[in-house]
Amino acid sequence: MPESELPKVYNPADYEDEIYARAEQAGFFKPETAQAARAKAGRKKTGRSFSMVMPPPNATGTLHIGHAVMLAIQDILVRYHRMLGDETVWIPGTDHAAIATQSKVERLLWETEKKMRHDLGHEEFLKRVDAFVADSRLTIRKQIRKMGASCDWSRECFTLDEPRSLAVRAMFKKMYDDGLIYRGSKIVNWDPFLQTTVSDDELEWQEEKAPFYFFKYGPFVISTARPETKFGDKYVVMHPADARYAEYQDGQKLEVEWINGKIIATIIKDPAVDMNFGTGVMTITPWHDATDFEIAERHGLDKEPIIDFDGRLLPVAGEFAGMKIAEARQKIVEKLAAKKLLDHVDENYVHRKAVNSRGNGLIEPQIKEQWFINVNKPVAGRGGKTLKELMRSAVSDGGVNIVPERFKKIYFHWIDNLRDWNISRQIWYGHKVPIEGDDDTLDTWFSSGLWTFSTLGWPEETNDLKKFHPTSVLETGYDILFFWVARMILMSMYALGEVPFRTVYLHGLVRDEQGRKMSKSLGNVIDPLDVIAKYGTDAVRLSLVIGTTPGNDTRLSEEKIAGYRNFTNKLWNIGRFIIATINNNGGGLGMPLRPLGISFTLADKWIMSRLDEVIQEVTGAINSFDFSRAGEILRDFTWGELADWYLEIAKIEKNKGAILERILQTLLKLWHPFMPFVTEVLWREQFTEDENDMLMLQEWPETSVKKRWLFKRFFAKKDTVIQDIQTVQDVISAIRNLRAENKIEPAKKITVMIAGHNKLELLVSQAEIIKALGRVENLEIALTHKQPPQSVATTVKGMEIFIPLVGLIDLTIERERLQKEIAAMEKYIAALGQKFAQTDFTRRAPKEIVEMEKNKLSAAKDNIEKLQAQLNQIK
RNA sequence: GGGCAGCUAGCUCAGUUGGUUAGAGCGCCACAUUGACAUUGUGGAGGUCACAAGUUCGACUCUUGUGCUGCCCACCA
Repeated sequence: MPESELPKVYNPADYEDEIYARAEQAGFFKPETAQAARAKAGRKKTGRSFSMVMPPPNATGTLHIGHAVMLAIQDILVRYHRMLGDETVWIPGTDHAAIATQSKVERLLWETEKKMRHDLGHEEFLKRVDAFVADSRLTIRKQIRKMGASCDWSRECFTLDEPRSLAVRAMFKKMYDDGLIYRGSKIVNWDPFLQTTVSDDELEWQEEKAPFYFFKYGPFVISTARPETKFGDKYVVMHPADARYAEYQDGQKLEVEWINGKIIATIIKDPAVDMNFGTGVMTITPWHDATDFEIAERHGLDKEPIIDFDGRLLPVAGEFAGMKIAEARQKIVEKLAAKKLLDHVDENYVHRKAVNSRGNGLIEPQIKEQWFINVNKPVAGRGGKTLKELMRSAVSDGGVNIVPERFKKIYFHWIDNLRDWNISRQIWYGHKVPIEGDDDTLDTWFSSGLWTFSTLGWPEETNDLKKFHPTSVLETGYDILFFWVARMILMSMYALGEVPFRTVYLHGLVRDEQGRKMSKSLGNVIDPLDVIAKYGTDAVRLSLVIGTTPGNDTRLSEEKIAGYRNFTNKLWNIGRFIIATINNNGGGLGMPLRPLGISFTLADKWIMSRLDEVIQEVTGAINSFDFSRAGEILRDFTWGELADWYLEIAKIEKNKGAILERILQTLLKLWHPFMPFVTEVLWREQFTEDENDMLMLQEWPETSVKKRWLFKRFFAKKDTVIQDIQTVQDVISAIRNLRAENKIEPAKKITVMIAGHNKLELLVSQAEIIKALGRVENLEIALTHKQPPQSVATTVKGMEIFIPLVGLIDLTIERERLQKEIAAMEKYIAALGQKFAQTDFTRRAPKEIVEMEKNKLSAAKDNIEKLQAQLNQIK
């Protein structure tokens, strides 16, 4: 017997890098080369294309486990479609992530050199950022490779590289020319810390308990959590329908005593005021509050800045001018209290403050001249639809399918609330606004919004763009739906008049085993590289895919990864065993499955039928984006059916080389998208002699039902075959159970007598298997058997099984066991009896159901009789 | 304030149109080690399917309500 050279334990580190490098160097991740290699080998081609862009990780450092999830899922799709014969491309890249990257480099600069970016100056600072980014990208590339991602590196992109910059400039110009981009002074979210504006979506709202002050303002009492903004408050607003203030007229003026003396206040009536909140009266600060800004716009009111862009009070604050907000607040309250204008304070008030999600700066709304994209202006050449309407129709018309579907609703709701998009930033790192004399940079999402087509060469009309756009699937986390997915739809619908992708698949967040977010401060972070080093890439991928559902968060523990490491090793050993068996059978490549004279056993027919079903189910599951189910089906088949049963049977029924070869080939292909490394190693070991061919280029398995000769041989009586093998398995389990319950040592040789009744023929034909797997020395199968006096017994599907154990039975144990079985059976019969007691059941339920239940009942009754008889034997 | 998701074995989760004695993995208990694999095998214990009402011959599954848990959205000064 030729000894396999494969070691007993699979060690991923021995193969992974080498396998990946081989595929990459051969160009197999490129659609052109892969297609050519497949064509040369005469493999199938669908004529379709399959394309994906990789969501570009931020160039801020390293990948986390969330990136690993997306890479695993995307690689499954890509490898599957490549094997199907689609012209498949997956474009990798990184995102310059303007704000995130700049603030990271600023922090490093401060930590290492105690310098601010202004100390370096514009040019030098950007050099530092570029160096940092270049370094990050090297790390990221390495990590993506470690995950086994079969992306086309020859097409790698960066949101800030030259071709993408060209696309950004072209898009800006196009939108500017179409009047969609305009410059305007509007209220924006200002981060005084990072000294830049940020978009609405980048705000994070944090709850905070803060004192809520009620001040006397002329005849009114107004309330605020921000006294420091109140200097310029010369408008007092109430709801037009508020009966309490009916005596006051819109536009009426009155003199009130305020922080720095008397001012003239104007009454404004506006429905934006909530009558049930506070006193129903408020003063407004249009320069520093979005709602107030809108009221002021409606009524044409004056707007005046109170706080500057560094967060200090302006001269309007009089004696408080120059103070920081936090410092001024308390002093202003004290002054108002001294002037007897403080009515009362609510110390338990909870409100929400806006912080910049990138960098945590406290947001100060300001009016500032900025660049905006108008989402409500009809677009020429797009049927007069607005950008909002274009975004909506992309999804509502079915052009873009979202998995899971419930996110459609969330998406629409977001569009409904969408305001003009502020695209200019005051940070240094990023695409410069392509307008002479303007120093602002563009929101990073402006460039990533172009990602599906800027990566394919737009604005040039490239072949890639024609062939691969719209892309097939966009796989990403649901947390990025608005930031990115929506903006890609906007850009693509506008610029190309087509959707950017056909399907959006949204995965959930990876949390720790207690459901907490992973964070460095909690110390619960699982680093993909660490666990890959420990358990192998294949195991990590499986643990991130199986047991997860789209749109839902998942919990990951190291134990789970270890579990899939075990499975990887199981598959490895299945492969070793089958390879050894094939070679022992004198087999090699493509052993014939239909030599004359070979007859196939029940087990053969069963495993081939099941394999065929598995092909169908797995393919179906992947096509419907149910990767978890696909993986589970494969795992259960591989471990629970193939390894636990068929391979054990194969040790008894010899000469299975041809079937085993076929099974292993199919199994490796099916598993390959999920675990690219271990499958590739096994494939190379047995199935290819060509150094330049790989499993990843093989054809995806198809169901064999259509092949006539296979059908006749294996599948013709599939249902019966599957039922029969189940019966045999039940008998074996029952024997094992009897042995275990009665503490019969596994090594002990026993005699087993089976009263087969209507299963007699089946049992006789499978006697060798029952003997071997049940560890039976002497098997006596007959139509009926009288129970031997000193024996243990049980029943299975109407058959009776006896194990004579002269002098060895512990009657107490055996009695208890039988009584337990009888009790369970009685309960079952009672439950069934209930059904029939309700006369409506037999009348209303479908006939086949009633028939089924009747059969169950009679089988159960038969069963209990036999058990009872067995019990009586030993009483 | 509006919306969405989850609640099934100690833990992590399956359960596709209502009819299975409700399943898997991990963990736990017992037993087994020269024959592919101890990263293994065999057997076992373990569940009022969050709660309540309703529809139905029949509900883990459908409807309504309640309770927790989490997330998203919203201009409450």
